Amino acid sequence: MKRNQEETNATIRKLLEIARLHFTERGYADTALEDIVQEAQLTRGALYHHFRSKKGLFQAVLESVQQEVAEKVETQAAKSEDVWEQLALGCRAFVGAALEAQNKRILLLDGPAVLGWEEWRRMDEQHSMRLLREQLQGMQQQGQLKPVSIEALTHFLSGALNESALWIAQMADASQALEETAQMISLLLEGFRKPE
Amino acid sequence: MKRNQEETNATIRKLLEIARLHFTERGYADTALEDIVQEAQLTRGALYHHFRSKKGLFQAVLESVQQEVAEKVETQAAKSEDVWEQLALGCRAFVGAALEAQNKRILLLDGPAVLGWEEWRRMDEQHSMRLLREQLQGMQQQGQLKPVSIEALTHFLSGALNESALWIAQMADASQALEETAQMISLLLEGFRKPE
DNA sequence: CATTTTACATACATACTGTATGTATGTAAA
DNA sequence: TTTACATACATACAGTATGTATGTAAAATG
Repeated sequence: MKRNQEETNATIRKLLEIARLHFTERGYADTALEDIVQEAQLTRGALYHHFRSKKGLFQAVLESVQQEVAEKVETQAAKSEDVWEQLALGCRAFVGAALEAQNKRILLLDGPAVLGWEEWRRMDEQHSMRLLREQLQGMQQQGQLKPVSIEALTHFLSGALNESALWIAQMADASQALEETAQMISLLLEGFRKPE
Repeated sequence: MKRNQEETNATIRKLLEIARLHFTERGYADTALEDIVQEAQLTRGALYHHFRSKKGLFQAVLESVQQEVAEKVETQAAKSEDVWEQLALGCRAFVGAALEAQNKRILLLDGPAVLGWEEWRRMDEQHSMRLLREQLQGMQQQGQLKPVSIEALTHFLSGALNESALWIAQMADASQALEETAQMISLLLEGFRKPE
């Protein structure tokens, strides 16, 4: 029973949406494809028609989550003209976005484990990490950053932000933890600021 | 056929040893318990007698890996008297240990995903992270560190080191990447050093 | 209008975890 | 020395999950 283009897209979107909920709430390993398709009033045949495998489905979900987060980071960072403030705003936005809607599980825990670090990193590269690297590169070109390996610093900061997000997420007073982290990041960045 | 204490311990050690190899090489999800026990010339009954579940086995393996790494970090850090140098040495030792023997997969990828972040963090707490926190606390008490949340800084640094280790691990020239990171960490720590 | 393609459903093969049960052996107390 | 029980496994099986092969109805295509 062939559907038209719009119906097909709706099917895919529905599967992605429901899958995202299951992955966030139960995690990748404890999510059964059967449950997803039942909720979507479909069968596993439909799912396997649109996605190569369980991993393929997860990867598609991860991609959309990453896109969402990256957009928020970019929007927030753009609110300032000062490169240092942009960086701080971006970091803060990233941590905030990773927290909300419990994106952290897909983004930071199952992501690397399910797809493998290389694949996960490749995807992250095209979203949040790209923004971070470009920002740092720009700052160094403008002579505002001490001479340090941009690659090393990008990974270092990225990892720090990821773990910070996970830490903040489970703190009773998350907003205070976020404040402490933001303040600390400002202090840290001072170490890299090139004196005029 | 009851064995004596020593034989029993040997069985457990053998299972742990083989399991560790499988987890490092194939990852948690792609490791079949059946393969492990066959290699140990046992059956799954034996494994389930000594370990509660697949997760239980993994947790036991993770614990031993963490212990190994923590010992190396402690040994290295103790080689200096200066607290700042201790910190730098410790960071470097951690990254090095996470790399070698491909510990990274158990330690940093499957660890958090399989056991959940809270449980993983609780375990890490008692090993590498404890060292890091104590070091930072000591430094702050000695007035060598700017007034910043130790908790926030500990998590931030820990995450940064973890991601750096994963990054370095897959670089063609790992030793150079390690150098760049070490150099960057020194620079970064400057930002936190309290002026005399 | 005939044919092909698409979007699914259905049925089944395969694989793996976990559990229930059986059994031989060691140990401690009666 | 017998008895009672715990321990260390083996064996068999149940349950559940992914993935694959095949069937089918309807839209698209020529």
